[in-house]
Amino acid sequence: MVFIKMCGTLNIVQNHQQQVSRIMTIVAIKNSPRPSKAHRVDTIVESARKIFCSYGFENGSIGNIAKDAGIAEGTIYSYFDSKRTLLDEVLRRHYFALFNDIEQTLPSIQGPANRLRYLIRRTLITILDDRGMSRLRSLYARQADSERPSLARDQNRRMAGMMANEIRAGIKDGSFRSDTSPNITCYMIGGAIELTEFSYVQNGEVVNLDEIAESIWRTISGGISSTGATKESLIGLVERFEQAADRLDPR
Amino acid sequence: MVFIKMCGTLNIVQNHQQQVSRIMTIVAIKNSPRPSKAHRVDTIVESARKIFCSYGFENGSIGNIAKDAGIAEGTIYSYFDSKRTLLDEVLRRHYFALFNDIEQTLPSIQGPANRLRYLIRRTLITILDDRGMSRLRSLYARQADSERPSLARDQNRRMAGMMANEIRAGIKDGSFRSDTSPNITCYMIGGAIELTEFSYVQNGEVVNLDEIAESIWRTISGGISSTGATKESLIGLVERFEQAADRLDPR
DNA sequence: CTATAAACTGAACGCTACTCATTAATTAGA
DNA sequence: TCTAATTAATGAGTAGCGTTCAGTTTATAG
Repeated sequence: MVFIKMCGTLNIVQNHQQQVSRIMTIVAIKNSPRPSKAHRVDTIVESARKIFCSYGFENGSIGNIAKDAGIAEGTIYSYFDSKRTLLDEVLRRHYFALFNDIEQTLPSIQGPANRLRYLIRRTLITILDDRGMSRLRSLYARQADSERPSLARDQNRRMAGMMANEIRAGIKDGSFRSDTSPNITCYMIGGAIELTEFSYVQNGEVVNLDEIAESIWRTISGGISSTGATKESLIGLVERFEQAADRLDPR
Repeated sequence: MVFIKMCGTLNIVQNHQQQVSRIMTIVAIKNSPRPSKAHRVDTIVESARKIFCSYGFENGSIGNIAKDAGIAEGTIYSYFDSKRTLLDEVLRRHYFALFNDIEQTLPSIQGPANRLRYLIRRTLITILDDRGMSRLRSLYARQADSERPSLARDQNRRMAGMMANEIRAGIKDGSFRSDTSPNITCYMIGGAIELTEFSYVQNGEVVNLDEIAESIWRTISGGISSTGATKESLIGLVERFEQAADRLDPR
């Protein structure tokens, strides 16, 4: 109470004079008694992230989040409709970076195949980067209620949309087989990534990113690529060819 | 109270005399005041299934389940440790049929490829058969606490184990490429099935079972099969070459 | 028929998401 | 600069739910 009043004074000082030292100003802004709406939301979301990651969604209480953020429980409800929408915002912010990064990087990569490979790798990187957040996503993002469509659904759609684009592009330019189903192929890639995530979340075992990404790609590629013959099989064919040639010309 | 006492009487009658009509006996057994443990568990699980499917796991209360089963809330807790373990049992019973059916049918199918195809189809059938149950599984089966490992983990492992067996068998008998990763391939098949399930749960749109099963299989097969379409055309060419060689040198 | 064990009950408990009347801080107008 | 009106924050209170347990009822054994 007293502290807040003091800060209020500092804030006025900062507004009316420029002689105030820079540190003083920062302190004043940081401890402002009524931080801007955006800053308050940031505080709440950050506290929610901490609490949810530490205790899980169900065991992490609004009370704990409010205490961590240094505000009253009721305040949270003037910014978020429910505990669930707060979780959604935590997850949305975390995956916002992923989607943005992808959408900026993708155009600079040449060819649908390479872009697909990038999508797989980039998503896995985000997952393996933060196990706590992956845990939240993998366990709770799917749930929704009538008012609020599930976040997972939106995120899946967005990712699937980007993958499907590449697959269709690949079919068009001839690098993928024309009987490939973009939809199912997305499900296979996305599903493999999700199960890798779930396994990582559950077991926590160290996962070899490159190995998994390459394995997913190799399987998909061999399946949808129109140039599917392996080196070994071609070697076998050439050997048969050479044997036939030997019969014609036994030397 | 009165009703139960009456039934108790009927029960005694049934125990001491054989003249009681068959229908009478059945009624007596059915309404017995203290049904067998197994029967009581069945009642509880069935009520839980109904309530959870109607209201979802979070909104379906133990109170409602008890009311539906015609017993007190406390009774449920003498059979189940918690609401979660009750959900687990509901799900376990539903998927018990699937796993049993698979394990009995699988040996009668010839070849790893056909067995894999069957696994995909059979799982999809169970999913599309009961949307309510799929909803429960897809949204809540993953969650676990320290005491109770998640059901999804066990089920995933079991299914993945069966798939991996077939893939390894296929690699051994030469029908699948030797550089196939059984693990990742399982993730791709299982993940595609899970995302199909989630999409079905969310959108409820009619799903073409055969189309999806075939699409998954075609993509995987083209990827891990050592007899790809492109290679087949090469084999054809070499065979023509060998035939030409035979004509030149008929031995 | 009695004593013991087992099953069942539902009121009570503790916890938590969420609300709302009240209070504090800010802004707008004169 | 002071006041009125508006906006933000508070936290005690509410409702609902999972879970417990002392007491009761029913079954069983001797």
